[in-house]
Amino acid sequence: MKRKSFENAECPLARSLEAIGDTWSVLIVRQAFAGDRRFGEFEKSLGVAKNILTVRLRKLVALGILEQVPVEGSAHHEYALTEKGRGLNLVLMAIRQWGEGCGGDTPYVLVDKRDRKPVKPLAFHAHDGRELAAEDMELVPAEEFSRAARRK
Amino acid sequence: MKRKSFENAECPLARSLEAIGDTWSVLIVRQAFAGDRRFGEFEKSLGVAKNILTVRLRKLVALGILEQVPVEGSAHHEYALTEKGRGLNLVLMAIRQWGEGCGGDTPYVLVDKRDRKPVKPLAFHAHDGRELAAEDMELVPAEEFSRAARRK
DNA sequence: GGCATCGGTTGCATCTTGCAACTGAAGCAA
DNA sequence: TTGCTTCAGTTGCAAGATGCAACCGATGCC
Repeated sequence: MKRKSFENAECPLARSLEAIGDTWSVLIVRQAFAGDRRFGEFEKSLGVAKNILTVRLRKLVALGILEQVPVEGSAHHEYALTEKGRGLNLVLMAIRQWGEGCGGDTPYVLVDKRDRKPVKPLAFHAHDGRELAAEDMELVPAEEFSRAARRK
Repeated sequence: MKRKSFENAECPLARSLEAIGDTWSVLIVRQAFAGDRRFGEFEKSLGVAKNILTVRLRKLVALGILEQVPVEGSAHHEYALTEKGRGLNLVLMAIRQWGEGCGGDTPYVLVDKRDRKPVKPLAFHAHDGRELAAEDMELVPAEEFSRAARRK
């Protein structure tokens, strides 16, 4: 049977999974951040089958995560991250951070380009800057929140 | 052919995708955060087929993201997030935040339980607290970083 | 022109996914 | 106790997804 689709789910998480709930798509985006731009580069760096890569690249382009850009002086084109695609950096890093947290080695460190010092681990912060744990937060429906905000 | 496995990949991102590079697994974890604990609860809230759910739950338990806990006074058991599983909160929220950023409505708001104010969006921060954009950071091999750190 | 490379397409074989039907163990009501 | 229902799966099947290898046409390059 056809795989279930969540592109019209009300939950933004489920909708996003339509785009990145697929291993190859995530790895393609990772490689795009790493500098890959050509079909052949993705193929070689990921070891992915050409047909799969074709389908994934098209999907990522259709979703506005990658875009095809013509290469001057060549009939071939390249794939570049869009603004939306670059927004996935945070997601990728969050996953990486989680993966490092649970055992395994830490082969890479994310550093500040300016002073070469490691970047702070991702964490939630309240409006006043306090760091928040998962138990300190709650996901509330938007309309309920705006009602509460109006009441005060 | 069998799906390619990345459980032994050197990249923590790729390894993590082995666990969460699957739509149902992510949604199951989401529901676990939302309070689902029983097989039937996950089935109903997600509309997932029983056989798929069985396999996913077993995988998540094997990976140490969920654990089966016996229910006193009953022969049935429940599934609960482990410490490792709760660590996925940040990842899920990062994905949600990205999904909200790119069009679509924003049905939920993450609020601080203490003062009911919305939590700041996730972002990277340098060691001194400055907020960092993706372009301000770089992923460097750990040994190269420690070499650079030693040099200074 | 001749040959290699790039960027795919096509054809299988095998896995995975989804639905539905079935099962066996609890739980419960009369 | 019997019968009915719910829970938590298991099994069988149809169809879609994935992976490999072979093929192909349009560049690129000597």
